[in-house]
Amino acid sequence: MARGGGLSIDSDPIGSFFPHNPVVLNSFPEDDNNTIINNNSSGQQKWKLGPNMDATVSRNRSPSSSPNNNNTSTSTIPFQVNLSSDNKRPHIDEMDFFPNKTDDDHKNGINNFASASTSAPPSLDHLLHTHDHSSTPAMLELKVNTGLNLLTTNTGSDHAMVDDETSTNSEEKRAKSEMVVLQAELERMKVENHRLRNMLDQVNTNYNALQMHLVSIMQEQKEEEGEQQVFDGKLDEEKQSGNGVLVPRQFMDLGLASNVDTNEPSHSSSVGRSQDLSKSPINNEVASKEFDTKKNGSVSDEGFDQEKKEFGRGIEREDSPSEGAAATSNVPKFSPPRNVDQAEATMRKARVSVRARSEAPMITDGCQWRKYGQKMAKGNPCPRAYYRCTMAAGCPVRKQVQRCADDRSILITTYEGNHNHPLPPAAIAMAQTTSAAARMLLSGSMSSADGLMNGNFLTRTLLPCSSSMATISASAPFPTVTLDLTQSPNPLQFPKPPNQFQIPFPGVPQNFANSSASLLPQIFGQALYNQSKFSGLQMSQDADPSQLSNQSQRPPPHLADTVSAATAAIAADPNFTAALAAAITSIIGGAQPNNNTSTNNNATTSSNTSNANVTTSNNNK
DNA sequence: CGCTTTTGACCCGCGC
DNA sequence: GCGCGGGTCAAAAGCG
Repeated sequence: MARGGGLSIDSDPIGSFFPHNPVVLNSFPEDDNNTIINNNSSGQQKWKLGPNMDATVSRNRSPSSSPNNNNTSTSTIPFQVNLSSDNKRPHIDEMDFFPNKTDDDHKNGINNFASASTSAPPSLDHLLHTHDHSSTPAMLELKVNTGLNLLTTNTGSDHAMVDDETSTNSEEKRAKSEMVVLQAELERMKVENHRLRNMLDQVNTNYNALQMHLVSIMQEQKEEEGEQQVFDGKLDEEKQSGNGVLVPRQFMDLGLASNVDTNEPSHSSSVGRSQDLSKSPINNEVASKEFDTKKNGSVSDEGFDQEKKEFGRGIEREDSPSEGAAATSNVPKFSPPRNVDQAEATMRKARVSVRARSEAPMITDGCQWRKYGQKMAKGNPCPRAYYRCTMAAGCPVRKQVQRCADDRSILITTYEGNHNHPLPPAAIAMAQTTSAAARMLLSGSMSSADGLMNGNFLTRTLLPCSSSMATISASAPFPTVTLDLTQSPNPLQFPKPPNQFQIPFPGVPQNFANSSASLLPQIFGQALYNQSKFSGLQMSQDADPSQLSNQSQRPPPHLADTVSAATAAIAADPNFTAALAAAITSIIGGAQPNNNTSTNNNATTSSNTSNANVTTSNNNK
């Protein structure tokens, strides 16, 4: 093959990222429904979709129930979706996981459910907000069908008794009554939506207040410890408890984990640390505590330097002076101990792998990526493509894209690192998901026992009914959280759909899965992120893009696990979950097939995500 | 002309 | 020490 020239795709089963050459979907001339056809010279990539899509759709359906039957059930999350849009199957370039649209998208007239709130990140608040705008045909269809089914039961017998001459009038009356019922239902849902939003706002307010309070306490305690350590250099935990501030192990681990962001100035000079203190006091708290506890006075940033060299050279240049200052600092309490470096290395290696069924060559995560390599990986006939984030110079985030060897319709995207720059709204959700997942994973990576515990914790809290899906993989070279969005719902495994966060989407066609599946990681990521940073409910705060950018750039204080149990309870709360389900229902119902094209040249996605599984593989070397 | 992709070469860690 | 595999680099070349 000729070298260079970005369109040589003959041997690229992954599907290279062709920003200006949208992938087109064609029919299926052969039986191998996973074959990727790269035989066109125009740079377009043709994928076989139909058999796979149909199989997936049918697999997601209850084998003994029609969509209407599903729709009559209120105990599941049945989505009566518009199946008539297959002819409008969008072109696929990337699988759009987080289809938050930018203003450009609005200007382009992109019709997307997420476009209702362009500046808001994906959150429950966002979803609920979108709900207000979701009086789309699909959603109405959902409601209409529900109403019909409800009414048909009663009116059917009535209809059988009336005379044929009066049937027309009867039907009209029935239609009117249905309309009234539907309108009432719509109003009721609006009120409920409003109520939920108000609840969210209130919880957000409470959370913010609590966060501020905790941060101030942490700072005060930090100062006190600093004074004490100068003299005796030792701090026992009873003293901390005496101050009414518990610093559990989770805090320590998460704080360390947050340093995966190579732009995090936690290894810089004391000045930088003091600046950082206001935003991430826990890290310093942890660092100083660990230092004091273990009396590890060694100052070794070499490992960290090496990590940053590997991750981003621009950052290395920027941080090197401050690191040098740190290395020669006379304030040992701020110097990261050796185990902190180990944690850094571990965190850097932490990965979040997203498995999704997608015909697109790459999922849309809102970031801009540049391919810098491609290799054939052992055991997989599909090459592995390496991308790095190009939204900011020196951004350490990289991702690998590879198709699953067993099922090439599954796209495996593995993220590594945290962004060191503000993220566009469309990228926040994925960044949150990956960073939070990595953080949570590594929060238990310090010990195998914790790893197992946290693996269960992750799934137990996030996916209350899916803990059985969480496995500890020994094959992964790095601690990896796998978000499996490909598996079909197992009715035996999920006996109580309304009470679980794992949400099957029966009968969601490919084009609708485009939007509905996109919601999953959105919600999933939001939940995961919120789990990680405690609130699970700070949606409106998240709705501020600038804050989100800051958050992504500098992870917030990890209040997460102090109240993780509470969060888990919230997540497991049927009411909360029902609210989520309602929001999702509205979104799914309101989702429109779209031909969206995001600002980073990402086109429509298509995924038959049916649920989200979490697999943690914690195989520290 | 600048950006991007391609792809062979290179580096590094690990196991034997 | 050697080979293997994963990951990265960077020159070459295409595209808009």
